[in-house]
Amino acid sequence: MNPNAQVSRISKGKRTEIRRENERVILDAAEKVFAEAGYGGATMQLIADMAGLPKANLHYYFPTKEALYRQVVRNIFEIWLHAADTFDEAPGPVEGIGGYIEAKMAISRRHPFGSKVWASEVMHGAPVIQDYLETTLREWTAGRMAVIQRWVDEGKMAPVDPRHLLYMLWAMTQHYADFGHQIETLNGGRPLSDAQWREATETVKAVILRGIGVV
Amino acid sequence: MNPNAQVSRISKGKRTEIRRENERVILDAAEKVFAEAGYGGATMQLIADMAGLPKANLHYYFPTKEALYRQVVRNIFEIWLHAADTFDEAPGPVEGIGGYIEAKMAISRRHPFGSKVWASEVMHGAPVIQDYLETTLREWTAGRMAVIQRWVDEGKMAPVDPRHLLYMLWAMTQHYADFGHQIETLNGGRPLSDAQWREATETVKAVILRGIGVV
DNA sequence: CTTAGTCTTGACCATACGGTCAGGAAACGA
DNA sequence: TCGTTTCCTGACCGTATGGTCAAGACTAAG
Repeated sequence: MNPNAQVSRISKGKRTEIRRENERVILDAAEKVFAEAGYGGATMQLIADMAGLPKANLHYYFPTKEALYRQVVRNIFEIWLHAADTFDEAPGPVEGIGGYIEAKMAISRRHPFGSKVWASEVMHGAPVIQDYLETTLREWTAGRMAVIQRWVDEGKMAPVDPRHLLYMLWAMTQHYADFGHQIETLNGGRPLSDAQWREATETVKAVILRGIGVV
Repeated sequence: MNPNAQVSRISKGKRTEIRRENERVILDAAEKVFAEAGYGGATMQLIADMAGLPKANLHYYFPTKEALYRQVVRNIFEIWLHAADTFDEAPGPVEGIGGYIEAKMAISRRHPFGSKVWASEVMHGAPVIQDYLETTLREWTAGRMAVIQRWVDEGKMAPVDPRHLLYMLWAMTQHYADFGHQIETLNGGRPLSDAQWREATETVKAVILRGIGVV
């Protein structure tokens, strides 16, 4: 193999590659630090250390702490939204809601920091993403509520208030990320194993699906 | 009436009364500020302003910010624990779990700030109350799990994993406090009315009780 | 009234934080 | 090769924060 061969990844020049990579490293570090210390408790120095970059370099890519934070929150919001594709294509509540629970539990496991940042943001009154709550999230919620209501009207599930059912789904699935430390402590200080995650997901699915009158 | 009569409230001297009252005012203000800004984002000056006292006076009653925070978290933990008295005296899951849901929903409505402080503390790795998690909470959890398991063994409810059922209960009820801002935004910017709180509580109860095979 | 103990508070201090900047290094295009 | 743009970073700055302190005001007991 030719050692001078171009790297396999498509790179539009080293400049853009460096920028992309550094922004990614910074965002990853920021997500973790914001999650663990909160917005007020997080410092640019901490994020810089975790990213392995000098602090001034962070300000080169993100002008202010708030701008960096905004980007972190936006990224999480995107993941959140795309998690519910299962909802739309499902023929009924068993596949739709069951699949949604599985998807959100998977996200809680894979992106616990993001979930915590989101929770913090909302708990503090959503100073950064209030507009998103009032537009995108509101529309998204209305759409899923309509789907659930249609299932109810078609007799496919018990007549459960769609809004509060959605809140219950959010609460339970995100709990495993946001309160992961508590769950871990109650698990003898060890993170949940693969089997325990499956058990958690199955329990939530079983109780909810039975609770809305399917299965 | 004698204008010089002793005030009705039992007061062991004005000194103790002043101390008690000031500590209460400070703790109330601190709970709110810690909930809204997080530990790192909260400042002693903010708490002082909200309490209507000079900052130096706060340090007279609570030596450090961390000591004040500790006391706030401890107070919430106490409320948390006593919420489950319904659990022990109940003859079965309908009264036990149904009553627990009602009690925790009531707490979420009455103490939203406390719930948020607790959530923040746990999300940040429980730096202050880790010992409580490992002792008191662990024992408490084991006790309730035993009760639920007994109900399962007696055939009073479906065979649901007690641990994850408890997590589900915590998640759903606390969600209404911790994510109250999001719920309020999705409610047209208005807080939930009495009727809406009742509706939320009833929906949660209905889904869970049906979900564990009672009713 | 006197004295001792408790409460109050403005002024102050050391530190840590977010953010700036100038100047050098590296990549790029011609 | 050379000029231009992008990237990098140590040193620096103004501000805000947690915490201290000393001096005074108030309460209580003898």
